[in-house]
Parts: sequence; C-alpha cells; structure tokens
Amino acid sequence: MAFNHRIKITALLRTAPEQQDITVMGWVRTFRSNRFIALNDGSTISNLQVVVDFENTDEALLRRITTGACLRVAGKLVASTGSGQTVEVHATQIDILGDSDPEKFPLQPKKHSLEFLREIAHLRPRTQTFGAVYRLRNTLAAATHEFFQGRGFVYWHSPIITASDAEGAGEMFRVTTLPMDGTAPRLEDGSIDYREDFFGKATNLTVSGQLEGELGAMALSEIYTFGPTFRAENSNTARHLAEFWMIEPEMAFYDLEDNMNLAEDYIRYLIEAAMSRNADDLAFLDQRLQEEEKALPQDKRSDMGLKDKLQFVIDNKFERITYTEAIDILLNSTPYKKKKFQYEVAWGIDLQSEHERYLVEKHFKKPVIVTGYPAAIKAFYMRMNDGCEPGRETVAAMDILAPGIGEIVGGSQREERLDKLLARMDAMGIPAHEMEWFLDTRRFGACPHSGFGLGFERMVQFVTGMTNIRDVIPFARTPKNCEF
RNA sequence: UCCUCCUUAGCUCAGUUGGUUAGAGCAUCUGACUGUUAAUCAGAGGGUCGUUGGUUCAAGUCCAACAGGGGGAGCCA
Repeated sequence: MAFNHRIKITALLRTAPEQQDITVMGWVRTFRSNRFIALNDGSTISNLQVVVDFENTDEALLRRITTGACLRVAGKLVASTGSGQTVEVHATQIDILGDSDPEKFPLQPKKHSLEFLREIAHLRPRTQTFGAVYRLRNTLAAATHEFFQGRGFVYWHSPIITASDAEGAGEMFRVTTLPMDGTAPRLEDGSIDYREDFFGKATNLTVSGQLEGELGAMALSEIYTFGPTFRAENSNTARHLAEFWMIEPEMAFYDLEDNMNLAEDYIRYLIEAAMSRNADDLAFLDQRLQEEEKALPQDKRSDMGLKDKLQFVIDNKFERITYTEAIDILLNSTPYKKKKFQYEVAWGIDLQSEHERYLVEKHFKKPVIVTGYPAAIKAFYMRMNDGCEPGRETVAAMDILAPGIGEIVGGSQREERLDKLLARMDAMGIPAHEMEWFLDTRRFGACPHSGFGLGFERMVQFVTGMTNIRDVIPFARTPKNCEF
C-alpha cells in the first residue's frame, strides 16, 4: 500500500470539520501541556493543532513528541474550542516517523537571530520565516515562467560552461579537469597548456547567459533564460552571491522603451502573484518586519509596511528618468549641497550606492528606471545613442533601481550595427576574433533587439523584505562559505 | 579587497576604573499542573569567556596577530 495517503495541512485548514477521519504528516513545532501539538508540513505557514488524549496514551510515546520530531497523525477533524484556530485534529493514532533529540535539536520555539539560522541553513526551512521566504521564492519562479510563457517567449537554456571570457561581467570560476598539484601540462613559456584540458581550451562557469540569449532571440523572436550564474568576485555584501539565479529575456524587434515596458510589467506580475497566492506568508513577514523595526530609532524605520510597499509598486508607474536628469537631481539635492555624499557627482561618473539610494528612497520613493548612461561606463554590446554631443556619448541602457535593494534590473537595447559594435569592442579591448559567433547575428539579418537581466534573489528580497540576500536562497555561496 | 563593530551556557544577552566562586531570560532535565497558543509554577544540570601570543601580582575586561560573523563601501544582478 502506498505510504502517502495524507491530506496537506494547507488543505485541511480550509476543510469544514465534520468529525471526518484524516491522516496528516509533518514536523512538531511545539508540544504544549502534554496535550497540544503544533504540527507543520511546510504547505502553509499555519500550524495544525493536534490534540492528544494524553491520559489514554502511552507515556513512552508522549516523551517522543518533541520539537523537530516527524509524526504521522490519524484522527478526526473537529471544530476547535480554543481561540487560536478554527479547526483541530483529535488524534486517534500517532506514529513517530522520526525522533528528534530535544537536547541536540537546535531550533527552539522562540526567536532566533537570522545570523544563527544562517549557520544551520539545513534546518532553517523548518522555521516560519524561512518557510514563508521559500514558498514565496517558489511562487516568483513559477510566475516567471507563466509571465513569459503567456507572452509566447521561448524558455532558452544558455550554457553553464563557457569558453568566452569576453562577457565582461566579472571574475569567473575556472572549470578544468587538469590536475592542480603542479603536474598539469605546460607550454614552453611555462603557462598551462589548455589544449590538454577537457574542452581543449580554458573554460569557466558562465557569468551571464545574455550573449547566447541574443542568438536565440535572433531566431525565435522572444526568449528568456532562467538559470544559475556564477561570479568569483570577492564581494562581501548583503546583496551579492557567488552563485545566484538570473532571468534574462532577450527580444527581437524591441527598442529600449519596449524593453522597459516589459520589465515593468514583469515585476508587477511577480508582485501580484506573490500577493494573491502567498497572502498569509506576506502577512507574517510584514508583521515580522514591523516588530524588527520597533527596535530601530524612529528615523530608521520605513514609512510603509511590506504589503503596503508592494501594493504601492503595483499601483504606481515606475519613474523614468535619464542619466543626465539623475545627475541634475543629485547636483541640486540637499545631501550634495551639504557635502554629505562620499563620492563626487558629475556627468560621466557611475552612480554610487549612495546616489541610487537618494534617488529611489528619498527623492522619488518608488522604483526608478534610469536610461541613457554614458557609453564609457557601460558594456560593449549596448546600443550607441544617435545625435549625442561629442564627449557626451550615451548608450540605450536602462537600470531599474528598487528601494532598499538597489539595482534589480540591468538591460539595454543591443547594438545591432556591425561597424559600430566592432568599433566599440576595439575601443574597450574586447577580442572580436573570439566572438565571431556573436558577431554573426549582426552579419546575417540583424534587427533592433533588446533584453535585460533580473537578479532573482534581489527580486525575492524585494518581495519578502529580507535585508540579506543570503536569507532568500536555500544555500548561499559567498566568499569563504560553501557549507551544505 | 577596504572601513567599522562584534565573538561570554544550546539560543539571546548582562558582566562597573583589570580584583576573590562569571550571571539572567529562554531552551534542556526532574517534579507539579492540565483547553494550551513561544502554556504556567518549583527545583536541577549546563562555561577552556573565538584562537594564539603578550602586558600585569592579577585578564572575560588592556594590547597584538589570526579565525569567524554583522553593518557599510567597491565590484554587480
């Protein structure tokens, strides 16, 4: 007989109690008064209250009902006489599927710090906070596919291993089967002979699927990638991971404005999905944030709760400004005039975190799309804007900046004109001869096209309100940390 | 990688100008109680004060290096 004939707790809690016989399975959160088990199976943030007739239950069994233990409970679904829940299960049979030694199980029915839970990332999904975060992460992933599939985009698998080191998005992890003990084959000049390596050349983990994505768009019109990305940057911040997930749509026949419209619609779709499907998870995270903020001084608290913030993003168009306008706003800002900015503000600089935060969190107080960055600070594949005054060349780039997160989307219209692209690669020292396959898209049937990359974990951060990116991915990979 | 702060019981933290046996709450264990909601009440156990070295009659406390973590920055999504 099959083992899994249970009802999930999320379904059970929406069932009218009629003394019906049910079976549930899950993990014990607390066991109160020798009578009340709070049972959770991860299907919802809510626990099921299981009531034990302890006077007629073997004492040895009762002792094994401890925080963390896994149970199968058969019983009757009844209306609860207590005040914390509407239904409960009166147990007729309890089986311990897995014991949990209370002396050793690190999770207790109390508040734990996120830092501590990070060290036990293998167990933190069993907490309310991380259960909610991971269910929301799932909703955003599913909604991503729905959104693009609904618009006829093709899910495109760009490679994880790449021989291209011209992507220019950061330090890369080397992929090799050559020995690391100094016995690897070498060329006459002493350098490693990668012709002997697995792929016959030096290879790395991808830092972006974009260039291969463009190849797909040049045939299938609209594609998106959704996969892991790897960057070997020594970044130790609350918004960087060495392994993260990125969604990269790439569209033929889109100019920059089409691109922005798509990105904005996509983000709004994700937020609506989260709010309609995970309302109770968001309510819990909202309340959790409010309690956390009570400990902060008044001026550090946010003016909006989590759900209000998300609703606000749905209801209001993103602000769209050019880079030049952004610089003007910064030059006229109070912190600039009071010399509060650590970094210089002038046309041509890259916007620093403090500048982005001022624009998004102080000036506009909503997501902002900045377009038309100076060509000198942006990637080679971005389309040069026509008619720029000399020395002020800009590209058709767009970054979406979100409150509390920073850059959540980076995109552009791509340079489809071969001569301009080659000139740009030459100026930036990108070896064109290694990228003939990419340049072929400009040689054979080029067209205006655009795309962007959205950092999935940053999106999860924005929706959940989690302030550290290490808390929105099950197992974070960061410099000096590859546990689990 | 840089700046800054932190590291004391399983967890969260207190520990005075360096001074005798390092404390609390929660958790755990024992007992009581039993319609609880992080149950309650009484009692008990639990510490190489991150590591190494130094200063000192004396170091949890001062100094240095290292390790780990937080916050901020750079790089970026």
